[in-house]
Amino acid sequence: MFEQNQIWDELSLDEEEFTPKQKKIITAAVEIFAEKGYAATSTSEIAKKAGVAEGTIFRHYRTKKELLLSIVAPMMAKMIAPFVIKDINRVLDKNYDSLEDFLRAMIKNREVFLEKNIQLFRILVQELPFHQELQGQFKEHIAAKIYTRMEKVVRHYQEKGDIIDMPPESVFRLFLSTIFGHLMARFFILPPDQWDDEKEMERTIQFLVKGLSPNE
Amino acid sequence: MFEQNQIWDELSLDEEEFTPKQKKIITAAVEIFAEKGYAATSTSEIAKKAGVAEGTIFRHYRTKKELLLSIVAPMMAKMIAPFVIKDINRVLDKNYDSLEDFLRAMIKNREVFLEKNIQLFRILVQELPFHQELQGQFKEHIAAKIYTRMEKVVRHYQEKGDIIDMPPESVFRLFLSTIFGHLMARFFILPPDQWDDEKEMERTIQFLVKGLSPNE
Amino acid sequence: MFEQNQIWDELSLDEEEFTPKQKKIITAAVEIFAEKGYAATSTSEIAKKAGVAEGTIFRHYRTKKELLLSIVAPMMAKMIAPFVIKDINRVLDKNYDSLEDFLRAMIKNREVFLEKNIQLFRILVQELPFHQELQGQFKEHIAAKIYTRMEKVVRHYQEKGDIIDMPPESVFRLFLSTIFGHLMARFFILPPDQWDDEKEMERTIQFLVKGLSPNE
Amino acid sequence: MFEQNQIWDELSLDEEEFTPKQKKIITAAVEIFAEKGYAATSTSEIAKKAGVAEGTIFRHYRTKKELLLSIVAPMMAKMIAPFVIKDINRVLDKNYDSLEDFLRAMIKNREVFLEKNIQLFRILVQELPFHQELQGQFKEHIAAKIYTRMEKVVRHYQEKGDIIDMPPESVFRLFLSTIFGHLMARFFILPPDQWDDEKEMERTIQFLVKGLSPNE
DNA sequence: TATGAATGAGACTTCATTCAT
DNA sequence: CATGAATGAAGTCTCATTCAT
Repeated sequence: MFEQNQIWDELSLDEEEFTPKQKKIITAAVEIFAEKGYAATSTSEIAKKAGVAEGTIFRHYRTKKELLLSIVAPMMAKMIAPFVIKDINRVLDKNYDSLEDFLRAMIKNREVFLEKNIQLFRILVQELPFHQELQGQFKEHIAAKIYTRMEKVVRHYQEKGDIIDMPPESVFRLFLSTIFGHLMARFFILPPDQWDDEKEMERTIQFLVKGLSPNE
Repeated sequence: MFEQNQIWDELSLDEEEFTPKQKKIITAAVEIFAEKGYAATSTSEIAKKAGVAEGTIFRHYRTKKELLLSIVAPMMAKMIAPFVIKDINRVLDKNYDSLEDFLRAMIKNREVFLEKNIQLFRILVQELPFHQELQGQFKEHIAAKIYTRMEKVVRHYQEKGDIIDMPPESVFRLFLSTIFGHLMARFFILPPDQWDDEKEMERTIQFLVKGLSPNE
Repeated sequence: MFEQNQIWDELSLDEEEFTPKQKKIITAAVEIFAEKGYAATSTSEIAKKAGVAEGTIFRHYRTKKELLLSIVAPMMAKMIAPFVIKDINRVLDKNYDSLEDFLRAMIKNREVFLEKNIQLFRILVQELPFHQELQGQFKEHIAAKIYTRMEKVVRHYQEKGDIIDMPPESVFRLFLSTIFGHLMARFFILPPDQWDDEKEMERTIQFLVKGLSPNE
Repeated sequence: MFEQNQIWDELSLDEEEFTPKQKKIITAAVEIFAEKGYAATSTSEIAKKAGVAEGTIFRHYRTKKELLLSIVAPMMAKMIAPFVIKDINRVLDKNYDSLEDFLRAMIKNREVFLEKNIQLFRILVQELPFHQELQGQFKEHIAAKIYTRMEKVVRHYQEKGDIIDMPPESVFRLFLSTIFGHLMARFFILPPDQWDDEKEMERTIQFLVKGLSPNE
């Protein structure tokens, strides 16, 4: 259903061209980084799995770290994509009449995204604590940009009376925790046969809707 | 307020004795593992920070990995402590009349625990994806034991009508996500001056109580 | 008379190619292993003597032991060479009419061989007791193959009436002891000026011929 | 039949006293040295097998090498014992009328000796090539002393007409090779069930007697 | 562009030896 | 006498990176 090489959808910033060798390198690196972590992965291992000479890696990436960044950075860009919709206000007005619909759309969208990029996501989450560069990019791209957009959304639904009167950052935090927990359970923790996605998604949404609803 | 060496409360399984050098090794290791991750930490760095010869580390721990495990394993034991309360039923009956009170007590308790063990907790969370041994211990100790206890609690409050009728594991998941998100925000993400603990805790509790409450 | 680098005649199994650095590594290793023994030789010492970086050794040989085996194993193959003569029967019929001639040819041949390979031989003899892999190879290649051939020879001369009627393995043992002792004295024990090779060889041969001759 | 701790017969130079710990150290060292070789044996391994603390070894022996020497040196003294018989001339005249009887007695005697000291003998043979001190002692004690005595014996039997007219050192060499080969086969090479000691001994003796006999 | 041999710093680990107890 | 924690030099081996081909 999802083709193997759709990593490229996420990694290529649309302009860049990759040689076949380079693609093999990235594919191999993503796989091993995800499994063993950046620090525990050797370039020779990547080269072997990619079927290229060790030197070839360094022809494309000056250092091992540059390889990591070249993998993770575009991932971040893609993560914020759905929030960068030009006119999010209009979107809100028209498309998602209710908070519930909005949440459902949002979660489904990110699930699809993650399904295509579990390994990349793993790497991001696992390496974030160890690399300042990543943290910087993360704060700048993800945290700041997403938060800015989400604040609008939150206020929108607060004005509509769907969300309790509470600082938007707290709403955001509770919202993020719930979504993140949902996705972790789905992708990393629970075996697929113990996870009924439709039902769990509804539970998550109801939990959020009720948890954030105004008192009374 | 919190003494430096209370790591020992957690690590020593009450019986073991540590030589002074050994304590210095563990203290140093905890600090660097937490900061840079296990794989990126060298034993020579640990030795230097601990002020001992590198060989001394290997007199106490046969391998670097054994050092890691000796640090993380007891941590897990301590994490489940509050759930191993002998008579959790009675506790529920008497002490925590309302779900709200129970949640408040639980969160506060884990906050205090984490405040004393942020570094250890960091190491656990960061290394869990990379070490099968840890995953095994984690599943066995934390997941299984905590879940068993929590299921009772959930059913208790479901019978009381405080929690919606939903599979206990889903309640548990939503509950964990929220708590985990709360603690992450508190300890790792938000700068202390942007965090009003009293208020955020209340928000988290209200969110949980409402989110899990029965419909209508 | 014998060039330095004829080790290659023995080591290379005719197909393999060695880089110049690899040759230097082997040359150095042979020298030091022979002098100090495998266990007492450090890879850094080999690297220094070979004029290469220590890492280079491990690019060609995964472990120090692999280096040892790569040195000793081909040596064994060469040791059995003269016994693998296709048609040893015809050789016996035609070339070596008398046991004496056969012995003389054999000893001389092995002397020449050893003269070219004293160091390799030393290593083999010195390390054999300590390495199961070597013992295995030794039994398989040397012991079994040589013995099989020699048994024919022994029976041949027994039928001719030159060797006493005795189990071939006992003849073989006495024969080997004498040759081995001869070679040890010649190469390892006695200083060259105390050793008149022509005369000693004749003594050894006469000793063998008479010692193995039928009674009466 | 032979008690375990008869090493002491050989090691103690009759005067020395050994504490129980010291005995355990030596017993352990002998065992491991024989199996793995001196260089590949660690003092910690010895200590563990001996059931003493590592420091204890160095209380008795300043260095690891001193331990080795203290084990091997007395062994050499014992090896020459039968040759130091005060009045070897008289022995020759009376006890051993024939060369054959002399050889039989000698071989049997050394067999008994070796049977009690295989491990010590192994260590001696294995370590001799690597330690100058041992070589020095060996030349001085064994080679020189034994040879001096044996020369007398050889000349005695040459005068009697039992041994061919040949430089005594050559006789000695052939004699030693044969005996050494016999003992090696018996103790290190052949499995006991393939070795009929009585018969092999006779074969060895006949081989020697005939091999060394005068022509015609 | 791609290779892979070579590097040398540094990783983890072992070891003989010392010394306070 | 005996211990065993401590040492630091040295051991084997890995690694990211370079460079001639």
